[in-house]
Amino acid sequence: MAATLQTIADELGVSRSTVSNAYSRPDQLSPELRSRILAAAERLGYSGPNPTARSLRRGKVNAIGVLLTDNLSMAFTDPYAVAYLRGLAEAASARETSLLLLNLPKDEEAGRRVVSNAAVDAFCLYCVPDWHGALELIRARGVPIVIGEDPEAFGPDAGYVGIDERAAARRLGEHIAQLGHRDVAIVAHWIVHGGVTGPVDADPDALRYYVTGQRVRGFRDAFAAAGVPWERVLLINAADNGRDEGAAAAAHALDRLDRATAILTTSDVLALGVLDALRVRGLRPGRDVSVTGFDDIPEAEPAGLTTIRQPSVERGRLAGELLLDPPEDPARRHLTLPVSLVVRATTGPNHQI
Amino acid sequence: MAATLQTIADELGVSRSTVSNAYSRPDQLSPELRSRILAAAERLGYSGPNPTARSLRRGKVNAIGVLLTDNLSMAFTDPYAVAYLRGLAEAASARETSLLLLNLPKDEEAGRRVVSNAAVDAFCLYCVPDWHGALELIRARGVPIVIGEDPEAFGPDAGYVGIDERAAARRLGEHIAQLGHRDVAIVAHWIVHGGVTGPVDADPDALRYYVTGQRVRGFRDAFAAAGVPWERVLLINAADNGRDEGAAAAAHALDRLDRATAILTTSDVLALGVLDALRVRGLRPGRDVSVTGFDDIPEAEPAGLTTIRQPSVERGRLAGELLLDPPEDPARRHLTLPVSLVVRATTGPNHQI
DNA sequence: TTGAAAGCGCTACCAG
DNA sequence: CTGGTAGCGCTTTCAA
Repeated sequence: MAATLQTIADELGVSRSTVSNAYSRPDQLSPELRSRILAAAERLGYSGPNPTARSLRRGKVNAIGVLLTDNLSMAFTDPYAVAYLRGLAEAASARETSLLLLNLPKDEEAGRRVVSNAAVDAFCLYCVPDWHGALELIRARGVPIVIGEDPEAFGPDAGYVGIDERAAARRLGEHIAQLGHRDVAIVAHWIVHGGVTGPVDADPDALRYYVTGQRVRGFRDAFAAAGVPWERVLLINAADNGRDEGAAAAAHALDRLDRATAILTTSDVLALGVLDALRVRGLRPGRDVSVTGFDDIPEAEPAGLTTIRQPSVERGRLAGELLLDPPEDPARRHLTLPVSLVVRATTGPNHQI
Repeated sequence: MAATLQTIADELGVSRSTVSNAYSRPDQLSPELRSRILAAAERLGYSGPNPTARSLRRGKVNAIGVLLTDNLSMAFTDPYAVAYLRGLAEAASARETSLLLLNLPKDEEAGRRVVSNAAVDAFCLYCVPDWHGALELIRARGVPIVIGEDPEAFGPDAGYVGIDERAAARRLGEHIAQLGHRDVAIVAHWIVHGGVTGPVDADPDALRYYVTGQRVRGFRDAFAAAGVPWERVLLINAADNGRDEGAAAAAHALDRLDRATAILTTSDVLALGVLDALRVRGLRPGRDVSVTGFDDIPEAEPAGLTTIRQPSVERGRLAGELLLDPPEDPARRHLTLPVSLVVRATTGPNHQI
């Protein structure tokens, strides 16, 4: 435990470099000497070069920092996040690199501490509130960054693997509009950060959280083109990206006289919650009320959810590759992936026309 | 980026210690000087002390290493693992500690490399093949360890948070035996590591993977007590702990003349696969064939699965606490948590008697 | 309150 | 093939 390279070197009367070579560059010494060194190490309880010292010296840690929201559980619970992380982990482990999961606390000061203490070679930012002060620190670190959201947020140096959020949402909106829906509600998370679940009056152009902002604007684009006045659209904030929040949010659109005939959400998880809310009220999805999701998580298909399919594992994998083998050409560090509209049973024509 | 403590010190004509203090011990210098230092840092693009160097000096990294099997996806896919990790992550982040996810490759040499390069203050071993050579290295590291499986594997120094696997399995076996089942199959993963999915002839006392070994022995205990000869029990290996493997394994018990009337599994995930296999064949769970799981993951309830409920998030949380605030008393570092038998619809009396 | 000195444990260069 | 030297960037006594 207290054993170091030096211990072994002294024991055998060789130099530290030689012991170091025994571990890091086996071809630099005779196999015979090497095995004597390894044997001595074994005997003295030396478990190999100290990783921290080695990292300091080499200037490389073999770890990617993954910033997760405040709500750490999400990384392990949200199906989309899970798929993304899986892709990232695959890319990383193929290069013998580990993932350092960093929980970004709400408190700015603590967040900065977490970020500055993180020994990593690169950062992957995924689903992080993009106004958090700790992000500035990350940029200052000067290590490679890949983001999955606002492609502009970190300038051209940062890698980006994402989708055209706005265009994708627009396709959902067009689908709904074409089905004749005019009484529409949108359930979106983090319209208001730190807010409660319920209707909000917010200007789509002023939403802080990039992903939600773009998707809401995409919906608006579609309705504007279809001649549905934006004032008619009910905007409901979900305090979190959870199924329960989806159900709670939906209640605000369903329990009123001018009930919405279509509810668009910013994620499949929220949409599943909306479907729960319909079921409780005896309403039929796709018939009484149309519902759309976003992501196409595995649960979407059995639920018959109409949604946008986006590559999830792939997105994580590409992010990892960008981080570990950054292409020279900056243009190749900005990847916008294709999505597709998947129409299933939860959307149908508006029968109340 | 190339800026170091020294850069700032030189710029301001103060010593390195003072700059260091500005970051690590603000009370050691005048607020005025401190803010001058911080301003200079900002100006020179210095993003604070290098985490690696700091860790080396302090001898502390603020990270827990989590060893995951070869199959990294599992950590993000298996519902039980997800819950466990969530608990662990919660405990860690409450202490501003991060999780370093380490993928343990099948290849021994690569595995040792991954472990020795991991800069962590502690290791949490969860669902790791307990014969892997890299484990020896971990012990040699001399850092705190918590394991979730074989309480003896690492000696009394290692922490342990687990359940009485054998007794828990025995309760499932007794339940099945009491229902009159005599033609029984057991679907277990890693009976044979690296093996294929299918029937195996294995001595329960000789299984290498601890958890599976204990659970299979628990089943045997129950049947022995009920007078069901062990030779009558069909043992089926699942190559992995996956739903598909569960279905594939079940086929071997179902597609034969002397079809099993009960199938016990070592995890809910496998059991869900078994239920899939029943459905495909038009067999009714709990009526034509009884099925049991293990863990009580969220999906178990909607599936009506009879299973053993064990605390999952709790287990992870306790592991984290043990690692970060180890109790003086070694006895308090070995925690055996209670479980309960949850009887649902997938088990019922044997109608073929 | 500030600063000088002494490493933390290792690796990489270069000369032998 | 081997070993001396020179740091990697930081923190922490201890003395001023």
